[in-house]
Formats: sequence, C-alpha cells, structure tokens
Amino acid sequence: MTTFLKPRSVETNRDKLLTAAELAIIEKGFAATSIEELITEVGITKSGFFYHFRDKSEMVKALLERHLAAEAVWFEGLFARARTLDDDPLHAFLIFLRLLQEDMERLTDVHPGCIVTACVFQERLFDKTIHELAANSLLRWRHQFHAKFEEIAALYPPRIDVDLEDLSDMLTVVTDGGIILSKTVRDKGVLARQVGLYRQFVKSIFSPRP
Amino acid sequence: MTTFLKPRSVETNRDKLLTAAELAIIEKGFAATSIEELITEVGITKSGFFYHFRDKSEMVKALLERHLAAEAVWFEGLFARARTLDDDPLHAFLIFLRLLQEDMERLTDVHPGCIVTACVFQERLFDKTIHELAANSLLRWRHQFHAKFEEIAALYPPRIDVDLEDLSDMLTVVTDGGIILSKTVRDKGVLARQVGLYRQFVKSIFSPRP
DNA sequence: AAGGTGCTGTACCCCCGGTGCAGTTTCGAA
DNA sequence: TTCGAAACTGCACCGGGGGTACAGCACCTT
Repeated sequence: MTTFLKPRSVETNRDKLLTAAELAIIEKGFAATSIEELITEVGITKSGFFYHFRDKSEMVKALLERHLAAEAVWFEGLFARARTLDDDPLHAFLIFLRLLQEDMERLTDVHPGCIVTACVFQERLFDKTIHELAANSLLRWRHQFHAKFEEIAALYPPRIDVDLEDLSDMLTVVTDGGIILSKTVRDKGVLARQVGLYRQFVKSIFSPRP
Repeated sequence: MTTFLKPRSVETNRDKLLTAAELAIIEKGFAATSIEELITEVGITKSGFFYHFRDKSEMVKALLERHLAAEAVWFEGLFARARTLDDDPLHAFLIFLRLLQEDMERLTDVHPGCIVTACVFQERLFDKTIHELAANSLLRWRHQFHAKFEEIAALYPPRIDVDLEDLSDMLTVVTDGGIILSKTVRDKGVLARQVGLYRQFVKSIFSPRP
C-alpha cells in the first residue's frame, strides 16, 4: 500500500509496531485494534510494547507524527515537481493537483489520511496533544495553500468572489470527505475524482476568460 | 384515557438511551462512551439496556437509522421550501444550498453527521448491516442530487465539463470533510463556509454567461 | 568491566461488554 | 377485574483488553 508514504529500510521493532498499527487501524479502526495482535505480528511481548510506548495513546501520537511527516514530504515533492514543470503559479498549482489526483488513483488502499480523522473522532480517548498535532497540521496546509492562492490571484484576478482561505481549506475538506465517501461506498475512485473536480473549480476561478 | 392520545412527547427509555448515546458519541466518540454512563443518565439498569438492544452495535444501528431518517426529513424540508420560493430548478437548488448553509451556521454544536463517519471509522466493531445503512444513505443522496443536476443541465448547459454524479457526491464530501475540519480546528464556521463555496461552484458551472 | 538499550516472564488489577435467568412492576386490553 | 405482555430489576458470573510492577537477561558500545 501507500508507496508514497512508506519510509526507511531498516525497521526497528518500534517502527514495525507503528506500521502494523497503521495498517490495522486503517482496516478496522482504532478501538478494534488490540495491543495483543500488534505484538504477535511483530513478534515481541506485551512488556516490549510498553517499553516503547507508555500506553496506546502514545503509540497513536507517534503514528500520527510519522504519518504527518511523510505526508508533508509527499506534498512537498509533488509541489516541487509541479514547479519544475511550469514556473507559472497557477499552472504549477493545477499540475500539482493533477499529480495528486494521479497518486490517489494509484492508491491500492484507501488513503491513510483517515488516520487523522480516526484520531479526531476518538477525541477523549487520547490526550490533548494528539488533537493539537492534527489541528496544527491542517492549519499549516491552510496557510501554505493560501499563500499560493494569493500569488495566483495577483496574476490572475479571480472571476468569482471567493475567500482564498476557504478555498485553501477546501482541498483538505475534499480530501477528507472523499476518503469518507470512498470508504463508505467502497469505491476508491471517488477520492481522485473529487480532487479532479476541485481542480476544475480552481481552474475556472482563475482562468482568464476565453 | 384513550390510547390514541399516547403522546410522542413522552420519550421512552429506549429513545432516551439513543439520545444520550448520540450526544455522548458526538462529544467523545463511540469507544469512549460506556453503557454504564448511558444507563445511569437514563436511570435504568444494565439489564434494562440489554432488554432494548442485543448489544452496543445494535444500539448504534438504531441510532443511525433514527439519525438518517431525521436527516432525510431535514433535507426534504429544505428542498420543498426552496421549490416554493423558486420554480426554476437551478435557482431552487441554489436556494436550497443557501438554506442549508444558514442552518449549519446556526448549529451550536458540530453537525451530527459525524455519527455516520464515526460508524464508518469503526467498521469491524459493528456488523455489516450498519455499514450498508450508511452506504445506502449516501448513494440515495447521490442519485437524488444527480437527478436535480440533470434537470438543471437540461435548462442551463454547463460552462465546465463536469461529471454530474461527481458533482452530486461533492455535496456530501464537502459536508463530511467540513465537519472533520470544523472538529479538528474547532471552528464550526468552516462547515457553513465550505457549503457556501460549493454553492458558488455550482452557480458558476450553470449560470449563463453574462 | 560497566552501563545502557531492548527486550522477556510472571503475576496481578480493573473496567467494560456481554450472558443467563429468575423475579417484579406497569399498564393497557378483554 | 383479570390477564398477559412489555419493560424492566437483581445478581452472579465470564472473558478480553488495557495497564502496572518489577525482576531478570542478552547484546552492544564504551
């Protein structure tokens, strides 16, 4: 799964635990994932687990940190590639969205972003710092995309009066919502198509009149 | 006393359980909601709980059914109202979206739609029928909105080449994604603004050229 | 030779979901 | 007024899962 987000080569048992947990949580949710099954998969004992993590909550925190870092690398990479293909900010952004869409089409599984969602929907089971981790990550994307849209708007006056911050949020919204819909109707194509639709929206906002 | 007067204002303990569960699940998630706390709130015993529901999973199923029915009534009502305000399918749909947006602004809490999401993200904890319930509900909305978009497209040829089924999906996507973002950054305004953005997208697709 | 890292093994606690079943109250219908 | 079903109560008990406490051990580095 998720070749884009998969790290390193030498996995420690700690890493193996996180990977096993990630797969299990994506497949069946956090609550249905027991410590027992993770340690049997990795081949250590319960004591070993609690040597690495104070509790289940801390494991999720580590998982989330690892995931957010990998996701940042993924997005950064796509953006860098888009910029090398076209210097123009609008075109680069549209290329970025196309690349993102293509990556999502290639995902065999459902996108792992649901880890974030899974955490938000478990709220009180975890401590506050986990929620803040997720919130800060989303806010960072908001600012990052917003900066790009400002740059684009300076060159291409928007044909529709939209709030650029909301437009930035909309990408994460479409992604997360797309993941939910994909999971629910069991059609992974939905996610990529929604990103494509968002791309058309962005294009229609900034493209000069024909 | 006559039986036909049996007032619906009298909530049965079963209903009270569902309501308590709904609030608790929205506030802190399913796993963190114990049967114990629900029965103490309602004032019955554990045996009473298991008299009403075979297990926790069946309670969630009942909760989901009740919620989906209420949601359908809500949407149907908004749509009927929009149609009385304007016969034109495009304008009626835009009015519907505006009404939806206004309702969402008024929500004191985060939108309860997260119940659906919460269920999807717990998958294996529940039985298959719960997942199907959620999936069928989303597919019904897809078909319903799709029919409306077809009607609109017949009158207003789309200015952008979008798949109308994807566009239908996008409303549920924006709603669910908006709920997640709202919950995560703790800003309920996000959800309503995203619906507003979607409305602008729809408007720009079908509005005749000036 | 010392000390840290990364564990194992054992024993134990509590919460929570869930079972089984016998007995009791409430209340509307006949 | 009686009868029966619906809506519970009470109690005993089970097992899984998260989590604690702590002693010991193998291996690697310094």
